Amino acid sequence: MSTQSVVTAVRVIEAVSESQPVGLSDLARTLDASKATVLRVLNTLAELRWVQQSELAKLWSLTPHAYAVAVRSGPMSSLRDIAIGHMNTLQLATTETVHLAIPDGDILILAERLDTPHVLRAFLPLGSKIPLHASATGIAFLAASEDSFIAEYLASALDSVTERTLTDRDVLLAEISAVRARGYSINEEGLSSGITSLGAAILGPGGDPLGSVSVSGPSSRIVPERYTEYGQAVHAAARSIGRSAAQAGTRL
Amino acid sequence: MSTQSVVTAVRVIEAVSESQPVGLSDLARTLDASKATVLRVLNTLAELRWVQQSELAKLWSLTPHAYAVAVRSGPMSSLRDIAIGHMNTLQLATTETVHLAIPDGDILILAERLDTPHVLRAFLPLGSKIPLHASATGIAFLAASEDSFIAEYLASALDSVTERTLTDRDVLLAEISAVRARGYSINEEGLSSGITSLGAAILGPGGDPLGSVSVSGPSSRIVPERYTEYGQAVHAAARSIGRSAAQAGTRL
DNA sequence: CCACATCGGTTCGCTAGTTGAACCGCTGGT
DNA sequence: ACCAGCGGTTCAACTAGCGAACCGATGTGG
Repeated sequence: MSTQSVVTAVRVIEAVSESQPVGLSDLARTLDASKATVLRVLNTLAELRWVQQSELAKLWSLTPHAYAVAVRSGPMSSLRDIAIGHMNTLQLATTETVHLAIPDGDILILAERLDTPHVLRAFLPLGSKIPLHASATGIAFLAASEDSFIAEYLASALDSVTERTLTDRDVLLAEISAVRARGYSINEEGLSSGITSLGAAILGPGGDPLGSVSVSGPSSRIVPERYTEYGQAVHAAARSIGRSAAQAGTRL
Repeated sequence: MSTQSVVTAVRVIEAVSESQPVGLSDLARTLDASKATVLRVLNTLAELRWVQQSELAKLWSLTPHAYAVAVRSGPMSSLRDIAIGHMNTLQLATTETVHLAIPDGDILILAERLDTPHVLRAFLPLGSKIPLHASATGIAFLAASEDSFIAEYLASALDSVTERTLTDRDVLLAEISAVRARGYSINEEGLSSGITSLGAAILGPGGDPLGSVSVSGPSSRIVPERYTEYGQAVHAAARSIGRSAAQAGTRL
């Protein structure tokens, strides 16, 4: 409707972000805008230190400055700062990769990750968008949400990410009940083949989910015999984070 | 010079980022712009999912979506993904907080942090801007830089952060020589009182510094008797990261 | 209990910022 | 030697952004 040069600017930023070092003509094509427009925006963003151009190839990318600005994103930074200590404890206890995911609309965004020294490990870049029905964090988040939210989410398309993603609404609802009884979710290779995860939601003061934590690793190490132990560890970590957040008086 | 609505948009984003949940009039005042302008930009950014308004207080903040876009910032994400495993090893070896900092102009930006389970620990939020002369990471970075860069940096003002920050150019130059001989830097309470850090630069294929890693903790635990051990561990970690980065073919 | 200050948000006429087609010189592939 | 693609520039047409003035709601001190 309006302020369309702002729209252009943000679209440029997002387009640059998606295909990291990228050329001018490429950008103009994906944005369906004239090169002049895109270049002018890029130059302005460069002056503001949001993008930079490699001298050799003349390709554009985002700067660390852009990261520094956006990393303070409201709910994220506070919850992440609180969660990190507890995640570390969880990581030491399980020796597997620990993830913290935070909601953004009807997806989760990977906000923090603690890696393991194992050669074989789960890998997902920070900032990844994670569908609610395809991950341990997502299912744990759903299970902690109100029924109206779940119903609304189930009304949208449930795409498969792997061949083992839960896409059947009834199966998913049954799993949600199980998670509510158990306290943690289990996702066997529904997000990446070969990776099994256990997740639990972090609850705010009102019982509303603020995000979730999970433990992930190759299915060869995260075997059913360990589900109870790891699941309880994840659940305990999520509870500790929730308690710390309440003390810190986190606001949404 | 031009495209000033883009400038306004970015300034709004940065202003929101700085004072997290913030009201309209506040923003207009700090930006020295009319409320109408600021509101129009905010509404546009809200449509693009970069900002959101809390329903109760009508205060604005950045969304996780903004984080997800900017976290892929070129040099950062690739180097961070490579570094994390090595940082974890370093953290297990020292049991202290491990930092990864990446250059942005003449400062460093804190790109990643691994916390410790210790109650007493170093704390710096992600995205913090770190002056080169006031931190272990920064001095290590300077020591690995070309002399022309160092001279240029020394020409600017060296502000004190704490009362123990090195602000004397000669002392700093002497320290840089020491770091070059030693392989790692030592910073005793120059960035935060009570915190001592040891740092080392990560070198690219051409010997140019890509960033630095450091180990930080309370001066009561990081005592001179441990400098050699921790320093060598940091140096080794930085070398490993540099080697992995070269293999991965990281581009600036 | 009433002014008064300040909040978030809206209106509207003027003007300046934004736009894209056409163009430039350069480089790499055939 | 050619041509297609690149990054970047120009300029006149015009549309989109600007801010002073204004609105009702909220709340606060006398």
